[in-house]
Amino acid sequence: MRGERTPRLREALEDDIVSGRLRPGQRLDEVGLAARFGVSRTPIREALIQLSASGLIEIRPRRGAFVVLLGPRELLESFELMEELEVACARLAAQRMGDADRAALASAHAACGAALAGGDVPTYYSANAAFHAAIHAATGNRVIHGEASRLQRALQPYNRLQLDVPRRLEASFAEHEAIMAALCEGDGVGAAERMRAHVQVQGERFMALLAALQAQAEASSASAL
Amino acid sequence: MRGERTPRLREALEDDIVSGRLRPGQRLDEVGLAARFGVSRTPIREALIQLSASGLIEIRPRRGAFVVLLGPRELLESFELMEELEVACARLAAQRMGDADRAALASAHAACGAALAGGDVPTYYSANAAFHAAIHAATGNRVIHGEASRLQRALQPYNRLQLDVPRRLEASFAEHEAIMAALCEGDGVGAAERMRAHVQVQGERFMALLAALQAQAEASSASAL
DNA sequence: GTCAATAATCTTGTATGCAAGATTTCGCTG
DNA sequence: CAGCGAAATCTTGCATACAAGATTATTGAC
Repeated sequence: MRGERTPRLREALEDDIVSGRLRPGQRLDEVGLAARFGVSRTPIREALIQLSASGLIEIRPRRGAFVVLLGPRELLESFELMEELEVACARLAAQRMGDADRAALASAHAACGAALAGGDVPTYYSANAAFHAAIHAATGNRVIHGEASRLQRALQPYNRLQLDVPRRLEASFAEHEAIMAALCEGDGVGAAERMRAHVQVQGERFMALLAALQAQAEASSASAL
Repeated sequence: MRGERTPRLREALEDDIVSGRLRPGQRLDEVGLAARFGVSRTPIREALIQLSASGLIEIRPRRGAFVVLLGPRELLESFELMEELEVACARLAAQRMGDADRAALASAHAACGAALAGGDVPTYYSANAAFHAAIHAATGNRVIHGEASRLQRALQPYNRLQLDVPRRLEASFAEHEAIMAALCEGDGVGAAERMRAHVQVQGERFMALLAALQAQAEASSASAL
């Protein structure tokens, strides 16, 4: 039949992982996936290798492919890299963004505002992702944009774990507004500073949640002994 | 012996590309590689997919795999990302490096000095790479370390194109010394600033060389008409 | 009844075969 | 002789086959 099944498979599996239909830690069976998509194991394997390279799954030799379950350390380290990339993007975008970039950013910000007003948390998360993606794109640097997007996707499954702290979304939206203001003024240093504070809050909140979950898990496993 | 051929193939091909035995733009024939390594096309294909994901080769559908030949724009963008990663590594390393990291850094710096004293330019380049790798490792962040190393490898083939400007190596060595001093004092801001200046000089020199080569190529192709 | 060793089974890793798209070559026309 | 087109050839993309390591089940001993 017509070529190019592997990219389609890769996108479908990537979507399954990022959207959460496939849970972290879950095993991906080659023959099962082949049957599900109606293809042979070969393109499935090639798609899995690509997903492994982008960090969404891990292939253990002779054991199979597993949706990546980042440990606390790797999560912390990944968030730290994300922080550095976001800060760099903010600084570069402030120096270089054009009218189209400003319009796209304003549009994404407006979508965040609409989601916030409607109290729609899932929509806010995706609009938030679009806001940051708009900044990545506004750097005009496709390599940096690609890396930032890839890491954002790899961390996406963990974002959904975040608790909805009452006033956090409002604060996040206000921070976005301050970042956008600095960006549009061409204030690279200001945009970078505000971006770092913004993502650090997210990261710290996330790690606190993680620590709580871990303590809970340890307590339950200890009580099970 | 039976299992795990793909990783070995990937490493061999990666070494061929990074070392320059395979030139940018060159096509990689699956059957030829299979014959050369004494395996079938299957593990070759899987190794090529992995190399494609790490940015060393590009796979064009139905056309084959080619050693990546970055254009001026992509090179500039990649150097810009490298700059941001190096700066972030310097700042983080200054805050966190331990005695072992300091020793490794000093050792790499000494190797640079020895290569410089001996006038051995290729050795200086590899010692320089080790110096920067020591800083990446000293961040204590494996994710960032991995990304920085990957990008460094992807850009390695282009470093060898650099001209040997008379006093550049001495200046580079002096900059390393200043960076190392800031790192050992725990001066994150100073280390970051010096690192940015250091890699910017390299990047600018490289782009100037690239522009010269490009002008030369256009002139020769124009004269050929 | 539990543990361990071994056999049965399952899954991955690699090889091979085949079809479709890309490339090259050869022939035809102007 | 140059330019265009079609057929032959080559290469990739996918399917299938098979072997070796991993997992599970079974059986035997204590």
